[in-house]
Amino acid sequence: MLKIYNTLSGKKEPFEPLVPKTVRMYVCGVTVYDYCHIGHARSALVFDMIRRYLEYSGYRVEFAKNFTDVDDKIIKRANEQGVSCDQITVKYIQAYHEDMGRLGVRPASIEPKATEHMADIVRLTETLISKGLAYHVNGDVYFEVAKYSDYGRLSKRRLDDLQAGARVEVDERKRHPMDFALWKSSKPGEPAWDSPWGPGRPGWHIECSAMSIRHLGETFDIHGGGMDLIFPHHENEIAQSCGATGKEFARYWIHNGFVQINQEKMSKSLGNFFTIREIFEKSEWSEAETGEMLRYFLLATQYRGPLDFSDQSLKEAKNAVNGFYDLFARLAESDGNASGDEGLSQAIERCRVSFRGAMDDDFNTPVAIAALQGLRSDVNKLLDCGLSTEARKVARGEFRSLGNCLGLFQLDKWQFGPFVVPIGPATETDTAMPITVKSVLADADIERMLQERNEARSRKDFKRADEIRKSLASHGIIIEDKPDGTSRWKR
RNA sequence: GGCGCCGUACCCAAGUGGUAAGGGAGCAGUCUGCAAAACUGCGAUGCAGCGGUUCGAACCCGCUCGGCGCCUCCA
Repeated sequence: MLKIYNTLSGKKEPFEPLVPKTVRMYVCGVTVYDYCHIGHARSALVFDMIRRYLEYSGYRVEFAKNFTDVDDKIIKRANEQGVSCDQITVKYIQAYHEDMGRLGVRPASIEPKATEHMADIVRLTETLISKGLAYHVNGDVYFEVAKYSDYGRLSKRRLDDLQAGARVEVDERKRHPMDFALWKSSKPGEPAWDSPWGPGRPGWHIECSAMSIRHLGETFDIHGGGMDLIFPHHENEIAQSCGATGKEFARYWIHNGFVQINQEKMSKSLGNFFTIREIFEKSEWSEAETGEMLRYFLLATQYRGPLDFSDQSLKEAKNAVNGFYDLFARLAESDGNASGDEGLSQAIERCRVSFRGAMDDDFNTPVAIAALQGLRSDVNKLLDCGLSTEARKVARGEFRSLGNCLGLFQLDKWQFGPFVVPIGPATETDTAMPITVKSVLADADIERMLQERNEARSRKDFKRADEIRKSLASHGIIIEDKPDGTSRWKR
């Protein structure tokens, strides 16, 4: 039985979707005015993992993740660069897909944009006005917080408390300082849409209410995002949506913790962030390996806790993943022995039970990973006894199947060693397509050298054998000799 | 001022009342011509500190220390 920590109740609750076997989930995506950093990556990855595990558990998942493509920051960025807002949003939506794709984050089943839902937004705002929950002032429309008695139930705040520390509000047209904009009249030159209140654009919170209701219905199962969205964004979404429909909005609220640098929140304003593409560009490993390493790193901590980002942690994640692919390399070989076969199904069952137990307990990925590490250890031992080709396939398949929930262990080939930094001054083409020393050695060359080395070994010419080992090592190739006299190699 | 989070071995990280998972790194051993991988063993009498509740606490309560988040755009 899956249990999920619900921010709304502050407790872990048994998860039961409204419609059996179907989960409807909405996650707040990003405002598209810049490249994503690791914090965005964590959030995207956490909900990707949740989606994957729900699917593994037999649910059909209707997963909506929005792009905020109307916003002050977008307008500002467009003005700075002298381009249209569209040019900005198109560019960064594409960049989002590229970056997340490299991380193995699957696209959501629906990726709505605010600009494509203006009719829904206007209609929702009209409903709120007609119900007396919102008011119109000079082309702006505000939600009247005092009219929604449950305001603060998600973030556990009372309106009185909020006022105490709140910055002085300059806008005296508001009836309460915490009233927030549903619709903002546009200034000349800003993107604008027609409305009953004149040309304008939606406030930030209303789009998510409109789009989630449109695509998932008035009441749906899961709503998620980063911790920082709890207030005011999600609090306001609840007020708007429940106010308009009179029904419960999202039933389970899930929020992921921050990525930190030296114990501090990674954020644009602090300037202490690393973009996803920056990590890939600086990585000494291949794109596929870097993606998997990052994934492993980001899922090695439970999603609600803080996660400190550092080169060392990344390196440790890489080493940990290497261990799995070492095993997969052994599993891809064969010997005639099958004495370990009968222990395999038990080991797999043991792993499955603890993997599912962990994931069912509020998506405890670190414990789930520990279960996979247990299987890795068990299979290595069984391999020492001998496993049939069939059993090896079964074992590899299990890693693929469980690993798929985390987006791990799907690669056929894993390259180990670091890429060698290109020699000489970097050029445009160098950064786009790094030429590495190790890639100069073709597989066929390596095989040829290995064969020569093994011939040398068989005639006990270890001096020659070690020369070849050393030569390959200088290209980043590591040789492992097997008991049968042949060798495997890895980069 | 209000609401909330974090502090577990060299590092990462589970555990939230029954006597400290797992990984990485390190060290030792087995195996190996050497090496690598794998396997085996070693590693917190203690979970920031101090009190309290309890037969029993890392886990509950109180206080203290250190770090951080939200209350303004923020994953």
